[in-house]
Parts: sequence; C-alpha cells; structure tokens
Amino acid sequence: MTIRVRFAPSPTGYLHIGGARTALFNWLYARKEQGVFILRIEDTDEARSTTESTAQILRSMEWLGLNWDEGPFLQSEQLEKHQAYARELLKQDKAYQCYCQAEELEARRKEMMARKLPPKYNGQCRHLTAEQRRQYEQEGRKPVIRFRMADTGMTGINDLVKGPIEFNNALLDDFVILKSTGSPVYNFAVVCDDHDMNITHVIRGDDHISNTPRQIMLYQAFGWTVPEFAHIPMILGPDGARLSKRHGAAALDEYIQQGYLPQVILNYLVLLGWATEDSQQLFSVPEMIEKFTLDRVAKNPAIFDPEKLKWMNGEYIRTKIDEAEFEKISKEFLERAKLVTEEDDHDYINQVIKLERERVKTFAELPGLVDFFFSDGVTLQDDKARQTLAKPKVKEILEKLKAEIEQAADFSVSGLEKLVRDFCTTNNYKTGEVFHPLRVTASGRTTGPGLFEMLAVLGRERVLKRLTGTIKNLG
RNA sequence: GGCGCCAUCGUCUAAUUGGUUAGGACGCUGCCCUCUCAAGGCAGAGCUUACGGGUUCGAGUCCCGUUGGCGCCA
Repeated sequence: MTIRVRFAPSPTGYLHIGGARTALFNWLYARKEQGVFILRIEDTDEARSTTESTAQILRSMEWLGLNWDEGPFLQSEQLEKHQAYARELLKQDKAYQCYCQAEELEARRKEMMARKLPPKYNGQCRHLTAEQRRQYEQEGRKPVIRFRMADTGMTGINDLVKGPIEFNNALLDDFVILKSTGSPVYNFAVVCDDHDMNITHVIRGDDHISNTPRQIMLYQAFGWTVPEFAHIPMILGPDGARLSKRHGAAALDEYIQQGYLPQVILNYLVLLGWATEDSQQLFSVPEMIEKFTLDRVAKNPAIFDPEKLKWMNGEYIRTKIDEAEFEKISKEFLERAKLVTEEDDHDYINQVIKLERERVKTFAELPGLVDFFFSDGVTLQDDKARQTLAKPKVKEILEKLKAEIEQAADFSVSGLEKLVRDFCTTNNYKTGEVFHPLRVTASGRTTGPGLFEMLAVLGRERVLKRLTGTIKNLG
C-alpha cells in the first residue's frame, strides 16, 4: 500500500517554525517510504484566512524544498462535499439538528463551570420530534448539526510516536460538525478531507491529540478506515510556552530574511524532536531521508534554540556550500544592502567576501562586515577604534609607513606582510604598535580579516588614501 | 475545572529494550594558534536521569503515586 501523508496548514499568517517542522516530518516520511506528500490549505476559518498567507506559505515551502506531489488543495472548495457528508450522517441518525442558540449554550456552559462540572453539551436537542423542529424553524432558528457521540465505551489510538492513548467516550459531548451557516467545523472537515485524499498516516502536532477521539468516532460512523496517527511534540519558546509570534522569531520568513540557508533550517528542525543513535548533528537532505524514522521521534516538547541554529548556519557556510553558492548568496545580500550593484567588479567583490566567509554566521551580517571595502572613506566604528588611533606615536608611524607603501613594488599578501614586518624591525616598533593602527586606518574597526589579506584586496590606492585621511585627522 | 501529553547537563538529545566513569552537539570557561575577530586544536565545568515509593542481585530504562510544564475543550 502506498503511504499518503499531508501537511495541512491554515493560512492565517506566515509559515512558522513549528509548521515547517511538521511539514518536514511529513515530507521526510513520504520520501523515505516512497509515498505521496499532499499539501492542503485549511482555509475554512473564512474570517482569518487570507490568500496572501496561502501564497506566502507556498513560497516558504518551495524555499525549503519541501515539494508536494498533490495539491495544494483548498479545503474551502470541498464545502459541498462536507455538507453532503453531514447530511449522510443526519440521514442515518448518527447526527442531528440542534436549535440551541449561542446565548443559551453560553449560559449553560457558565452554569456548568460554576458548578464545577465539565462544560459539555447537555443533549437537549438529541431527540426532537418533527413538530418541535418545525416550531423552532418558525421562530427563525437556524440549526447546527451535531454528531451523536457514544456515551459509553473507550476510544483509543496506537500513536506511532506516543504509544497507546485511550479516551473515555462519556466525557466527550455531541460536538457540532456543521455550523448554522453551513460551513463545517474543523474536526469534521479534516476527517472528510483525509478520507477523500486517502491519507494513510496523519502526522501532526500533539496539540491535536485531544481532537483525535472525536475524529475517530467520525471515521467509524462513516465506516471508513481510520488512518495511523503520529503526534509529534510541540516546539516551545525560551519561556517554555508554545512557540508563537510573541516570541518574535517564530516566522520562517524572518530566517529567510536574515540569510539562513534552507538546508540549515531543515537540518536544525529535524533535530528538534528527532535524533539518530549516534547523535549525528549534520545531515544532507538525502541523508535525512535515508535515516528518518517515526519511531525515533521524541515524545517530549523541545525549546527552540536560535544560538544553535546560528552555529549551524555558520558551519554550513564554511564547510557545506561551495564557493559559487557562497558568492551568489553573498552578492544578493550586498546588493540588497545597496553596497554593490550588478555592474560592479565581481572579481573584487568575490575577493572581499572570501575574506569573511569563515566569520559569517548569517548572510545578513555580511554587509555590515565588509561595507568599508566599498566606501570612499572609513568611519571609526567604536571607541576601541578611536583609542587605537589615539595611542602615542601613531601619527609618526603611519606617516613613515605611508612612505614605504607608496614605493612598495609588491602589493601581494606576502609582499605586504614582509614590507610591514621589515618596517617594524628597521624602526624598532613592536608589531602591535603598527598593525593595530594600520588595521583601524584601513577598515575603521579593530576586528576583521587578516590584516595583509585585507590590505591586498583593498589595493594600494584605497590604502594610501585612508592613510592620508587618518594622518590628517590626527592633525 | 475536566481530559490528555510530557519529564536525562542552561538548551537539543544518546544510552545495545534492566548491567556505561550517563555519551554527543550548541552554549559557557580556560589554554594553544595569532596582528584583531573568527575558525581550528586541546582541556574543563555542567545531569544525586523532576521528587517519593516499589519490583529486581542490579532501574535513566518496568510499576504506582506526587509535583511541575504544556496542550485540548470555550
């Protein structure tokens, strides 16, 4: 039997980290088992769903490389089917029309709560006569359709990650499947859609566990095959609460903007709630697919750690991507930061970014690290930089050095290093006395790439200009 | 409130299904390298396996209870 799984986000915002991981686990499982991965947009909440969100989510999925085999299907397009299914249950008396009004229900619920009873529908409309129904209709009441829940027995699943879970049917009430507006309620729509799409494995967040018994009752009422369930644990924010917009960095989009690689997001996410026996950290996508199994998914929730994600991105930039990819993405970010344009000297740009490759953790950091390569002058970045130039003898050192550099025959990395080191020896300066002010003069900062690499890339003209500028400022 | 899920270093997790000095990774600290910052190398701190009871020769692992966190019901 072919395995069929689906990812079913609701388009009420960006794809968030938790959703992305759910999608990933579904996708990995499908690819591993050579099954089918289906994308379905659960847009039944007409009030909060937007088409922009849908487009955004699709874009994020594509960016991650989580390609779907079928869909995207819109749940809203299944409205008539949902209604037909509801009528079928009605006809078999497995569901019934309920005329209770929202206010009445609310009042009763409060009453129940006040008496510390579970706030469960009281079954008032369970056995209405045709006469009673007519009367309600005449009053202008619009009915909802409620599912007739079994009031004895247990409903259980054998969850692929959590193991066996049982629920007491008596605790579940006759829940609404179709609202008075005719639109289906979530629990009903998922079941109908999952059945229609022949979903064999429902892999979703464990916040849906409590919904599962209701859904199973529906499958059984229809006489449909119940799929397998795998409830994966939530992703939490640093405060231990479920990761959400409140935590700031829950939207996948943020990470795209900051210059995280899609492979890194996948790699980091797969490790949140899943691990191999040897605790391997870095996985290529094919490797992930090969090694992924649901039975190694953790049961406990995981806190999202941006620090580790950042480390991993740096690791990939340094060791996993090739030079061409590094150059391509770097240029995108430099162009976006308006440091360079498409027409600029690519050879120069490539030399510049190469100097920062081992330092950069996210591509968004890059422009801030290399801006001085593309500007006329240099801006002193901080107090440390100012202090470095304020040290004694700096002016004298730079003036003498400038004279040397003007005449330098060899402006290569090794040539420059020899020149500056010889200069220190000849004039009896400590290397630090020369290197540090020279670095600040060239870059405006106290940290950065190797001094001579930096000077070589900047080129004689820029270096001399900056020396002149600094000397002048030192008055 | 009811029901459900969960519980190993600060964080993510591993532990041949009962036998380890409880392992790895991020982060942190120190040292080495060094013109700086990174990277890299080395070393270190950090878990009485939430707590309390059992079962057992032996428990992170099995059972019961407690506590705590989270989720779902509106």
